Amino acid sequence: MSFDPLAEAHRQWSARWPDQADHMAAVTSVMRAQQLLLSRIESLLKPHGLTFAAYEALRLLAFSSTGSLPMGKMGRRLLVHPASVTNVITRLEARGLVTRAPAPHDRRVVLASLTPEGRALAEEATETLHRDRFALAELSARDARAVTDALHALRVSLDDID
Amino acid sequence: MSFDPLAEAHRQWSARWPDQADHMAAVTSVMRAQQLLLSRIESLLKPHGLTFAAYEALRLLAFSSTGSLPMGKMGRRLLVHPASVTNVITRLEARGLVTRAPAPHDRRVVLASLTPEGRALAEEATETLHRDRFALAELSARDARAVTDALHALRVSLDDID
DNA sequence: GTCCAATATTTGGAAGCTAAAATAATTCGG
DNA sequence: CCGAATTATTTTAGCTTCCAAATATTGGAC
Repeated sequence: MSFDPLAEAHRQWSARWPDQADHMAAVTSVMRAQQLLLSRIESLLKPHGLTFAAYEALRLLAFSSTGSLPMGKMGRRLLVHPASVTNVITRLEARGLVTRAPAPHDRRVVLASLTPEGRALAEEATETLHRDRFALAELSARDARAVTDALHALRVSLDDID
Repeated sequence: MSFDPLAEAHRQWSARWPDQADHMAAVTSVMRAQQLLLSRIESLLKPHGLTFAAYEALRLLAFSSTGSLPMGKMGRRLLVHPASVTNVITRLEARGLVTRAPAPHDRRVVLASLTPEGRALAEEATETLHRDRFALAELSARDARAVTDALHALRVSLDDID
Protein backbone atom coordinates (compact mmCIF):
# COMPACT_ATOMS: atom_id res chain seq x y z
CA MET A 1 0.00 0.00 0.00
CA SER A 2 2.97 2.28 0.61
CA PHE A 3 3.97 4.64 -2.16
CA ASP A 4 7.57 5.73 -2.15
CA PRO A 5 8.29 8.57 -4.59
CA LEU A 6 11.91 7.61 -4.42
CA ALA A 7 11.31 4.03 -5.53
CA GLU A 8 9.17 5.48 -8.29
CA ALA A 9 12.01 7.73 -9.45
CA HIS A 10 14.33 4.72 -9.40
CA ARG A 11 11.96 2.78 -11.67
CA GLN A 12 11.68 5.62 -14.12
CA TRP A 13 15.41 6.08 -14.25
CA SER A 14 16.01 2.34 -14.64
CA ALA A 15 13.85 2.26 -17.74
CA ARG A 16 16.20 4.64 -19.54
CA TRP A 17 19.59 4.31 -17.88
CA PRO A 18 19.74 1.00 -16.03
CA ASP A 19 23.38 1.32 -15.07
CA GLN A 20 22.90 4.73 -13.45
CA ALA A 21 19.75 4.11 -11.47
CA ASP A 22 21.33 2.76 -8.29
CA HIS A 23 23.63 5.72 -7.94
CA MET A 24 20.84 8.15 -8.68
CA ALA A 25 18.69 6.51 -6.03
CA ALA A 26 21.50 6.67 -3.46
CA VAL A 27 21.96 10.38 -4.06
CA THR A 28 18.25 11.07 -3.88
CA SER A 29 17.97 9.02 -0.68
CA VAL A 30 20.68 11.03 1.00
CA MET A 31 19.09 14.32 -0.02
CA ARG A 32 15.67 13.27 1.17
CA ALA A 33 16.88 11.79 4.46
CA GLN A 34 18.81 14.95 5.23
CA GLN A 35 15.82 17.12 4.47
CA LEU A 36 13.55 15.05 6.74
CA LEU A 37 16.03 14.81 9.58
CA LEU A 38 16.92 18.48 9.51
CA SER A 39 13.29 19.45 9.60
CA ARG A 40 12.51 17.14 12.54
CA ILE A 41 15.52 18.21 14.50
CA GLU A 42 14.87 21.88 13.88
CA SER A 43 11.36 21.54 15.25
CA LEU A 44 12.77 19.88 18.36
CA LEU A 45 15.22 22.76 18.77
CA LYS A 46 12.79 25.56 17.94
CA PRO A 47 11.38 25.86 21.50
CA HIS A 48 14.94 26.62 22.62
CA GLY A 49 15.29 29.28 19.94
CA LEU A 50 18.05 27.35 18.23
CA THR A 51 18.62 26.22 14.66
CA PHE A 52 20.63 23.07 14.06
CA ALA A 53 23.64 25.10 12.99
CA ALA A 54 23.46 27.16 16.18
CA TYR A 55 23.05 24.05 18.30
CA GLU A 56 26.11 22.44 16.76
CA ALA A 57 28.22 25.48 17.45
CA LEU A 58 27.06 25.62 21.07
CA ARG A 59 27.58 21.89 21.55
CA LEU A 60 31.07 22.08 20.11
CA LEU A 61 32.03 24.83 22.56
CA ALA A 62 30.45 22.94 25.44
CA PHE A 63 32.54 19.89 24.58
CA SER A 64 35.81 21.79 24.60
CA SER A 65 37.68 21.81 27.89
CA THR A 66 37.78 25.59 28.29
CA GLY A 67 34.42 26.38 26.71
CA SER A 68 36.11 28.48 24.05
CA LEU A 69 37.59 27.90 20.62
CA PRO A 70 39.04 29.91 17.73
CA MET A 71 36.54 30.62 14.97
CA GLY A 72 38.64 28.92 12.34
CA LYS A 73 38.95 25.75 14.38
CA MET A 74 35.19 25.66 14.83
CA GLY A 75 34.69 25.84 11.09
CA ARG A 76 37.06 22.95 10.51
CA ARG A 77 35.45 20.81 13.20
CA LEU A 78 31.93 21.52 12.03
CA LEU A 79 33.02 21.23 8.40
CA VAL A 80 31.49 24.53 7.41
CA HIS A 81 32.81 27.64 5.72
CA PRO A 82 34.48 30.29 7.93
CA ALA A 83 31.82 32.78 6.89
CA SER A 84 29.16 30.47 8.28
CA VAL A 85 30.90 30.44 11.64
CA THR A 86 31.03 34.23 11.69
CA ASN A 87 27.35 34.25 10.87
CA VAL A 88 26.17 31.87 13.55
CA ILE A 89 28.45 33.23 16.28
CA THR A 90 27.27 36.76 15.55
CA ARG A 91 23.70 35.67 16.22
CA LEU A 92 24.61 33.71 19.36
CA GLU A 93 26.63 36.65 20.63
CA ALA A 94 23.67 38.99 20.17
CA ARG A 95 21.66 36.68 22.44
CA GLY A 96 24.35 36.61 25.11
CA LEU A 97 25.08 32.90 24.67
CA VAL A 98 28.62 33.42 23.48
CA THR A 99 31.25 36.13 23.71
CA ARG A 100 33.92 37.02 21.19
CA ALA A 101 37.46 38.23 21.93
CA PRO A 102 40.80 38.37 20.13
CA ALA A 103 43.17 35.60 21.22
CA PRO A 104 46.07 36.79 23.42
CA HIS A 105 48.83 34.97 21.55
CA ASP A 106 47.69 35.83 18.02
CA ARG A 107 45.41 38.79 17.57
CA ARG A 108 44.25 37.66 14.14
CA VAL A 109 42.47 34.81 15.88
CA VAL A 110 39.04 35.37 17.40
CA LEU A 111 38.05 33.21 20.34
CA ALA A 112 34.39 32.38 20.82
CA SER A 113 33.53 31.52 24.43
CA LEU A 114 30.42 30.07 25.98
CA THR A 115 28.66 32.16 28.61
CA PRO A 116 26.96 30.39 31.54
CA GLU A 117 23.63 30.96 29.76
CA GLY A 118 25.04 29.43 26.59
CA ARG A 119 26.24 26.38 28.46
CA ALA A 120 22.90 25.92 30.18
CA LEU A 121 21.03 26.21 26.89
CA ALA A 122 23.34 23.70 25.20
CA GLU A 123 22.55 21.19 27.93
CA GLU A 124 18.81 21.74 27.81
CA ALA A 125 18.79 21.38 24.04
CA THR A 126 20.87 18.21 24.22
CA GLU A 127 18.39 16.74 26.66
CA THR A 128 15.56 17.52 24.29
CA LEU A 129 17.34 15.81 21.42
CA HIS A 130 18.13 12.81 23.60
CA ARG A 131 14.49 12.41 24.58
CA ASP A 132 13.70 11.79 20.90
CA ARG A 133 17.00 10.11 20.03
CA PHE A 134 17.81 12.84 17.55
CA ALA A 135 14.42 12.36 15.90
CA LEU A 136 15.26 8.71 15.32
CA ALA A 137 13.39 7.21 18.27
CA GLU A 138 11.66 4.74 15.95
CA LEU A 139 14.92 3.48 14.46
CA SER A 140 16.76 0.61 16.14
CA ALA A 141 20.38 1.05 17.13
CA ARG A 142 21.21 -1.67 14.62
CA ASP A 143 19.52 0.23 11.80
CA ALA A 144 21.21 3.42 12.91
CA ARG A 145 24.58 1.69 12.63
CA ALA A 146 23.66 0.40 9.17
CA VAL A 147 23.10 4.01 8.08
CA THR A 148 26.42 5.12 9.48
CA ASP A 149 28.24 2.19 7.87
CA ALA A 150 26.70 2.61 4.45
CA LEU A 151 27.44 6.31 4.49
CA HIS A 152 30.96 5.65 5.69
CA ALA A 153 31.59 3.83 2.40
CA LEU A 154 30.05 6.71 0.53
CA ARG A 155 32.21 9.24 2.35
CA VAL A 156 35.33 7.18 1.66
CA SER A 157 34.43 7.16 -2.03
CA LEU A 158 34.14 10.94 -1.92
CA ASP A 159 37.55 11.29 -0.26
CA ASP A 160 36.08 12.61 2.93
CA ILE A 161 38.31 10.22 4.82
CA ASP A 162 42.06 9.58 4.30
CA MET B 1 46.27 6.73 9.54
CA SER B 2 42.82 7.94 8.54
CA PHE B 3 41.16 10.42 10.85
CA ASP B 4 37.41 10.56 10.67
CA PRO B 5 35.92 13.50 12.60
CA LEU B 6 32.65 11.64 12.64
CA ALA B 7 34.08 8.57 14.33
CA GLU B 8 35.72 10.94 16.77
CA ALA B 9 32.40 12.58 17.58
CA HIS B 10 30.87 9.15 18.09
CA ARG B 11 33.58 8.23 20.57
CA GLN B 12 33.13 11.42 22.54
CA TRP B 13 29.38 10.99 22.65
CA SER B 14 29.70 7.34 23.67
CA ALA B 15 31.74 8.30 26.68
CA ARG B 16 28.85 10.31 28.13
CA TRP B 17 25.67 8.92 26.60
CA PRO B 18 26.35 5.41 25.32
CA ASP B 19 22.74 4.70 24.39
CA GLN B 20 22.46 7.81 22.23
CA ALA B 21 25.72 7.63 20.33
CA ASP B 22 24.59 5.42 17.44
CA HIS B 23 21.65 7.65 16.64
CA MET B 24 23.77 10.77 16.90
CA ALA B 25 26.32 9.25 14.53
CA ALA B 26 23.62 8.29 12.02
CA VAL B 27 22.29 11.84 11.98
CA THR B 28 25.73 13.34 11.61
CA SER B 29 26.57 10.90 8.80
CA VAL B 30 23.50 11.88 6.85
CA MET B 31 24.24 15.58 7.26
CA ARG B 32 27.85 15.17 6.21
CA ALA B 33 27.08 12.90 3.25
CA GLN B 34 24.48 15.33 1.98
CA GLN B 35 26.88 18.24 2.29
CA LEU B 36 29.61 16.40 0.36
CA LEU B 37 27.31 15.11 -2.35
CA LEU B 38 25.60 18.42 -2.87
CA SER B 39 28.91 20.17 -3.21
CA ARG B 40 30.25 17.64 -5.75
CA ILE B 41 27.09 17.63 -7.78
CA GLU B 42 26.87 21.41 -7.81
CA SER B 43 30.38 21.63 -9.19
CA LEU B 44 29.44 19.21 -11.94
CA LEU B 45 26.39 21.34 -12.77
CA LYS B 46 28.10 24.71 -12.50
CA PRO B 47 29.46 24.69 -16.08
CA HIS B 48 25.84 24.43 -17.23
CA GLY B 49 24.87 27.36 -15.04
CA LEU B 50 22.58 25.18 -12.93
CA THR B 51 22.24 24.61 -9.22
CA PHE B 52 21.01 21.25 -8.02
CA ALA B 53 17.59 22.70 -7.24
CA ALA B 54 17.35 24.16 -10.74
CA TYR B 55 18.47 20.87 -12.30
CA GLU B 56 15.86 18.92 -10.39
CA ALA B 57 13.10 21.24 -11.56
CA LEU B 58 14.25 20.97 -15.17
CA ARG B 59 14.59 17.21 -14.97
CA LEU B 60 11.12 16.86 -13.48
CA LEU B 61 9.59 18.83 -16.36
CA ALA B 62 11.60 16.86 -18.91
CA PHE B 63 10.25 13.63 -17.44
CA SER B 64 6.62 14.68 -17.69
CA SER B 65 4.83 13.70 -20.87
CA THR B 66 3.88 17.21 -21.93
CA GLY B 67 6.94 19.02 -20.63
CA SER B 68 4.81 21.14 -18.35
CA LEU B 69 3.46 20.89 -14.82
CA PRO B 70 1.57 23.02 -12.29
CA MET B 71 3.83 24.77 -9.79
CA GLY B 72 2.11 23.15 -6.83
CA LYS B 73 2.55 19.68 -8.24
CA MET B 74 6.24 20.34 -8.79
CA GLY B 75 6.62 21.32 -5.15
CA ARG B 76 4.96 18.13 -4.00
CA ARG B 77 7.05 15.95 -6.30
CA LEU B 78 10.30 17.62 -5.38
CA LEU B 79 9.25 17.77 -1.73
CA VAL B 80 9.98 21.44 -1.37
CA HIS B 81 7.97 24.44 -0.26
CA PRO B 82 5.79 26.19 -2.87
CA ALA B 83 7.83 29.35 -2.36
CA SER B 84 10.96 27.47 -3.41
CA VAL B 85 9.32 26.44 -6.66
CA THR B 86 8.37 30.04 -7.39
CA ASN B 87 11.94 31.03 -6.70
CA VAL B 88 13.64 28.51 -8.96
CA ILE B 89 11.11 28.82 -11.80
CA THR B 90 11.49 32.60 -11.76
CA ARG B 91 15.20 32.24 -12.35
CA LEU B 92 14.78 29.57 -15.04
CA GLU B 93 12.17 31.71 -16.76
CA ALA B 94 14.51 34.70 -16.81
CA ARG B 95 17.01 32.52 -18.68
CA GLY B 96 14.42 31.36 -21.21
CA LEU B 97 14.56 27.73 -20.10
CA VAL B 98 10.99 27.64 -18.90
CA THR B 99 7.79 29.61 -19.55
CA ARG B 100 4.98 30.31 -17.14
CA ALA B 101 1.28 30.55 -17.98
CA PRO B 102 -2.02 30.28 -16.13
CA ALA B 103 -3.71 26.91 -16.63
CA PRO B 104 -6.76 27.04 -18.94
CA HIS B 105 -9.09 25.06 -16.67
CA ASP B 106 -8.18 26.79 -13.39
CA ARG B 107 -6.62 30.19 -13.56
CA ARG B 108 -5.26 29.98 -10.02
CA VAL B 109 -2.90 27.30 -11.25
CA VAL B 110 0.34 28.31 -12.96
CA LEU B 111 1.81 25.91 -15.48
CA ALA B 112 5.57 25.85 -15.92
CA SER B 113 6.64 24.56 -19.34
CA LEU B 114 10.02 23.59 -20.70
CA THR B 115 11.29 25.51 -23.73
CA PRO B 116 13.38 23.66 -26.34
CA GLU B 117 16.45 25.31 -24.78
CA GLY B 118 15.40 24.09 -21.37
CA ARG B 119 14.94 20.56 -22.60
CA ALA B 120 18.33 20.58 -24.33
CA LEU B 121 20.04 21.87 -21.19
CA ALA B 122 18.35 19.25 -19.03
CA GLU B 123 19.73 16.54 -21.29
CA GLU B 124 23.23 17.95 -21.39
CA ALA B 125 23.30 18.26 -17.61
CA THR B 126 22.01 14.73 -17.17
CA GLU B 127 24.79 13.47 -19.41
CA THR B 128 27.35 15.27 -17.30
CA LEU B 129 25.97 13.73 -14.13
CA HIS B 130 25.95 10.31 -15.73
CA ARG B 131 29.58 10.61 -16.74
CA ASP B 132 30.46 10.82 -13.04
CA ARG B 133 27.64 8.61 -11.82
CA PHE B 134 26.17 11.44 -9.80
CA ALA B 135 29.54 12.07 -8.18
CA LEU B 136 29.58 8.46 -6.97
CA ALA B 137 31.82 6.97 -9.65
CA GLU B 138 34.03 5.42 -6.99
CA LEU B 139 31.14 3.71 -5.23
CA SER B 140 30.07 0.24 -6.35
CA ALA B 141 26.46 -0.37 -7.31
CA ARG B 142 26.24 -2.73 -4.35
CA ASP B 143 27.40 -0.03 -1.94
CA ALA B 144 25.01 2.42 -3.55
CA ARG B 145 22.14 0.02 -2.90
CA ALA B 146 23.28 -0.40 0.70
CA VAL B 147 22.96 3.37 1.15
CA THR B 148 19.49 3.42 -0.34
CA ASP B 149 18.38 0.46 1.78
CA ALA B 150 19.71 1.81 5.04
CA LEU B 151 18.12 5.17 4.38
CA HIS B 152 14.88 3.49 3.39
CA ALA B 153 14.62 2.18 6.96
CA LEU B 154 15.40 5.64 8.26
CA ARG B 155 12.75 7.24 6.08
CA VAL B 156 10.19 4.66 7.17
CA SER B 157 10.99 5.47 10.78
CA LEU B 158 10.38 9.13 10.02
CA ASP B 159 7.03 8.39 8.38
CA ASP B 160 8.23 9.47 4.98
CA ILE B 161 6.65 6.32 3.59
CA ASP B 162 3.13 4.93 4.31
C1' DG C 1 -27.00 34.35 -7.51
C1' DT C 2 -23.98 35.94 -3.87
C1' DC C 3 -20.95 35.42 -0.17
C1' DC C 4 -17.60 32.56 2.30
C1' DA C 5 -14.29 29.06 2.69
C1' DA C 6 -10.81 26.51 0.50
C1' DT C 7 -6.95 26.29 -2.82
C1' DA C 8 -2.83 28.08 -5.66
C1' DT C 9 0.70 31.12 -6.07
C1' DT C 10 3.53 35.02 -4.88
C1' DT C 11 5.80 38.23 -1.69
C1' DG C 12 8.67 39.56 2.09
C1' DG C 13 11.66 38.33 5.80
C1' DA C 14 14.96 35.40 8.54
C1' DA C 15 18.48 31.90 8.22
C1' DG C 16 21.68 28.79 6.10
C1' DC C 17 25.38 27.85 2.74
C1' DT C 18 29.09 29.16 -0.57
C1' DA C 19 32.68 31.92 -3.10
C1' DA C 20 35.39 35.87 -3.64
C1' DA C 21 37.17 40.20 -2.09
C1' DA C 22 38.64 43.16 1.72
C1' DT C 23 41.02 43.89 6.25
C1' DA C 24 44.14 42.94 9.82
C1' DA C 25 47.99 40.66 11.98
C1' DT C 26 51.90 37.61 11.86
C1' DT C 27 55.93 35.44 10.05
C1' DC C 28 59.59 34.68 6.95
C1' DG C 29 63.31 35.84 3.51
C1' DG C 30 66.90 38.51 2.23
C1' DC D 1 64.60 44.69 10.25
C1' DC D 2 61.57 45.74 6.34
C1' DG D 3 58.58 44.33 2.77
C1' DA D 4 56.12 40.34 0.92
C1' DA D 5 53.61 36.28 1.49
C1' DT D 6 50.58 33.83 4.50
C1' DT D 7 46.87 33.24 7.70
C1' DA D 8 42.40 34.52 10.23
C1' DT D 9 38.30 36.69 10.07
C1' DT D 10 34.74 39.52 8.17
C1' DT D 11 32.10 41.54 4.43
C1' DT D 12 29.45 41.30 0.33
C1' DA D 13 26.71 39.11 -2.94
C1' DG D 14 24.11 35.19 -4.71
C1' DC D 15 21.37 31.13 -4.09
C1' DT D 16 18.55 27.98 -1.15
C1' DT D 17 15.40 26.87 2.37
C1' DC D 18 11.25 27.86 5.22
C1' DC D 19 7.35 30.49 7.27
C1' DA D 20 3.66 33.70 7.38
C1' DA D 21 0.94 37.00 5.22
C1' DA D 22 -1.16 38.81 0.98
C1' DT D 23 -3.58 38.06 -3.57
C1' DA D 24 -6.34 35.71 -6.82
C1' DT D 25 -9.60 32.34 -8.20
C1' DT D 26 -12.81 28.72 -7.64
C1' DG D 27 -16.67 26.15 -5.82
C1' DG D 28 -20.20 25.17 -2.51
C1' DA D 29 -24.02 26.70 0.78
C1' DC D 30 -28.01 28.97 1.34
